[in-house]
Amino acid sequence: MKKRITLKQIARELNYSISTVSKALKNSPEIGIDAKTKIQAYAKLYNYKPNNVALSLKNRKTKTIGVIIPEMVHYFFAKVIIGIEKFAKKKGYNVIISLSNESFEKEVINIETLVDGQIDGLIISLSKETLLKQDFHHIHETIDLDIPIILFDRISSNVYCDKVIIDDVEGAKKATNHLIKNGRKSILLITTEDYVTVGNLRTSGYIQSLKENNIELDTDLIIKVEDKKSTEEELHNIEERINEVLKLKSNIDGIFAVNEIYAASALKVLKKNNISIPEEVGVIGFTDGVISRFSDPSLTTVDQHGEKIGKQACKLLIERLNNANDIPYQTKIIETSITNRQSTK
Amino acid sequence: MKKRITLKQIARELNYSISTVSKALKNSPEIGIDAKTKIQAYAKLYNYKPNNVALSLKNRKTKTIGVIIPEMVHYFFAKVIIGIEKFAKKKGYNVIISLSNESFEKEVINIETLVDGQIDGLIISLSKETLLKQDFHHIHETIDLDIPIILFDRISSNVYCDKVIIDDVEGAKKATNHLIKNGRKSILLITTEDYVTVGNLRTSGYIQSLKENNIELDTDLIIKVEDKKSTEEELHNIEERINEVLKLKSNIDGIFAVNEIYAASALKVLKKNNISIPEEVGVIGFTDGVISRFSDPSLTTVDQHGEKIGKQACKLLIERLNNANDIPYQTKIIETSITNRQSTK
DNA sequence: AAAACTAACTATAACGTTGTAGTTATTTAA
DNA sequence: TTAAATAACTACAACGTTATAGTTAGTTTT
Repeated sequence: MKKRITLKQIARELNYSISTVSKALKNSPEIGIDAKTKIQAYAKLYNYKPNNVALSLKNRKTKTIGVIIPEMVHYFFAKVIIGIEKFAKKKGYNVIISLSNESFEKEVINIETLVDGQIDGLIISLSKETLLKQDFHHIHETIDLDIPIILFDRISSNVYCDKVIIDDVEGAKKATNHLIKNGRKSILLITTEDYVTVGNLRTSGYIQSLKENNIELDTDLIIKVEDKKSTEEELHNIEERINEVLKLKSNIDGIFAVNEIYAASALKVLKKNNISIPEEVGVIGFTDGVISRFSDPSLTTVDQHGEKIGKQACKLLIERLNNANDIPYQTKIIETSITNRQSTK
Repeated sequence: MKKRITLKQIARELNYSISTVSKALKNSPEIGIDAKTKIQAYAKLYNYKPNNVALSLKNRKTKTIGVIIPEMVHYFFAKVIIGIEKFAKKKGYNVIISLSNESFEKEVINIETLVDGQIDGLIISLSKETLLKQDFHHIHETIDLDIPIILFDRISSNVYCDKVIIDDVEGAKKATNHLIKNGRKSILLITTEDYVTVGNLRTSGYIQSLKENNIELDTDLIIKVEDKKSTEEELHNIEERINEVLKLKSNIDGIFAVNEIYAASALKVLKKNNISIPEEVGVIGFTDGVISRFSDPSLTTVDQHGEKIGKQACKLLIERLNNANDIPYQTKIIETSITNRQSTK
C-alpha cells in the first residue's frame, strides 16, 4: 500500500535537496526556519521514519544484540532473556534470539549467521556439546572480529571474555547447609556428569558443605546423570537410579538435586515409596522454575535470579560496545538465594 | 582486530574493479577464468562474506522475521518459537523475538520498532490487553505498509490477515468427551473470563460436548477466572474458588481446566481434600507443558502441538513474502490431540 | 565599492552491494 | 581488410542516510 516515505521523496516533493531535508529533520541550525517548519510538518504528516538498515550501513552498527541459548523450554533461560530484553530495549537495542539446541554445530552456524552483519554483540550460554568438546574456536574468531561476546551460566575458563555467572559452589553450599540445618545428615546428591560445568561446581559445593559441617562424604550418595535431552525414557532412567540408591541407603533423610527436573523426579520416587516429604526426607532443587512451584509438595529451590543475570549480561555488553577500548574482561557473579517451600521445613 | 573484508578491499588488492570482484564471486560467465580463480582464492583466504546490511538495503528485504509473543515463560509459546525458528532457518530467514508482556502498549511499541526496517514480516500472538481493548490499529497499519502479519493462537476475527489456530472448540470437546467416556457425569470447568478468545471457545466446546452427550449444563459447575498474571496470590485465589465449588457440589467427578496452571491448581485442591485422582475425580488440562508432565499425578492434556503451529505460521509468512501478489487470507487449523496420563483413566 | 562575512542552502562522498550499460582489445565473419 | 561479434573487463547508479565541503545571494564592514 503506502510504502515508507524517504528523504528523497520529501526532497523532491518540497523542492529542497536531500541534505536540507535531512538537516531540517535533525533541527540543524544551518537550515532556515521556513524550510524547517515546512519539512518537519510534511515529514510528520507522512509519518517519516528513518530507514534503520540504511543507518546500520552508514554507522556500521546495527543496534541489535544476538542471544544464543541452548534451549528455550527452560524457565531459567526464559528468565534470562526477559532480563536481556528489558535492559536492551531501554538502551535502544533490539534482541535476536537463536537456539543452539545443545548442539555444537548449530551453535557455530548460529554465530556465523548472526555475525554476518546482523548484530553488534552477542550474549551466549554454551551448549552442552561445546562444553564437552572444549572447542571454542568459533567464540574466539568472533571476538577477533571485534564483536564482543558475553558468556553466561554455561561458561568456560578457556574462553577469554566477559562473563556472568552465579556462584554455583556457593549456591550448592547454601542448599546443602539448608538441609543440614534442617537436621539432615545423610544427603543424596543428584547431579550431572562432571563435564557439565555447573553440575561439576554444584557437586563441589555439596562436598564443601559436608566437610564444613563435619559430615563424612559417602560417594554412594552421589548420583551422576548423563545429562542428555530429557525424554520420557531418560526421565524414567533417572527415577530408576534414584530408587535403587534409596533402597540401598535407607537412612537417606535429604536430597539435593542440581536442577528442578531431577528434584521433581526425586519427589516422584519418594512418593511412590510412601516416604513423607519433608518429614522423612527433605528435598531441595536448583533453579526456581514452574516445575518447582507446581510440584506437590512444592519444591524449595536455589533461585538463580535469571532476570538479573540477563540484565547484567546485557549491561556488560552494551558497556563494551560503547567503549571500543580495552577494559579488562570482567566476570560478574550474581548471588543466589533459597526460596523456601514445602519440600523442606 | 581483523575487521571484515569487503569487495572494495579485494578489488584494490588484486587490481580489479569492484564489479569484477563481485561478479567473479558470483561465478558470472562475464569474468575470465584467471580473474575468477585469483579472486575466489583471495576471498576464501580472507574469509570474505557479503555484508548483509548492505544487501538488505539493496534488496529492500532483511530476510528476518519478527515474532511477538505475550510472554516467554510459557511452554506453548516456547514450542511455537522452536517451530518458527526451525522452519525460518531452513528457508534462510532469521528470527527476532519480542515480548509484549501482555501489554497493549508494549505490543504497539514492539511492532513499531521491528517494522522500522528490521523485518520483512511478523508473526504475532496478541496480548490479553489488546484482545480486551479490541484495538487493532497497529496491526492494520503494519499490513498497510505491506508488511505481512500472521496471527496465531490469540487472534481476532476483526483483523484481516493470515492466521494459524487450533480448533479450541473441538479440542475442548475432545477433552470433555474424554472425561465422559471415562464415565464422568458432573464435570467442573475451570476457564477464563469470556474476553480471552481461547477461554471463550473452550468454554463452548465444553458446553457442546455436554449437549451432545445429553448432560444438562449446570452453570454452577463453571468457574471463570479473571486471567491476570499468575502471581502466588492469584493462584491461591483460584484454589480457593475451586475448593468452594468442590464443597458445594460434592458429586463432581471430573474437572476440565482450560490451561495447565488451572489444572495443576485443581490437582492441589483435590489432594488437599483427600479426593483420589483419577478414581474419584478425573482431571484433564489444556496445553501439554512441563507442569502437566511433572505434576503428581501427571496430567492428561489436550496437546496443542505448538511446534506445528509455529512451523505453519512461518510457512504462511514466507509464502506471502514470496508472493507480493494477493493470495486471499488463509486460516490454518492445527489438530489437537489428547495426551493420556495418570489424571484420567 | 570592494573585501569580508554570514545565512541558507546544495553537491558529493561514503557505508557495501549488484545489475545495467558501457568500454576496450581481440577474434571472427564476409 | 573492414565490419561485426565476442571476451573480459570497468563505470555508474541505486538502495537511504549523514557529514563534510562547497556554493550562492545577500549583508556588513571599512
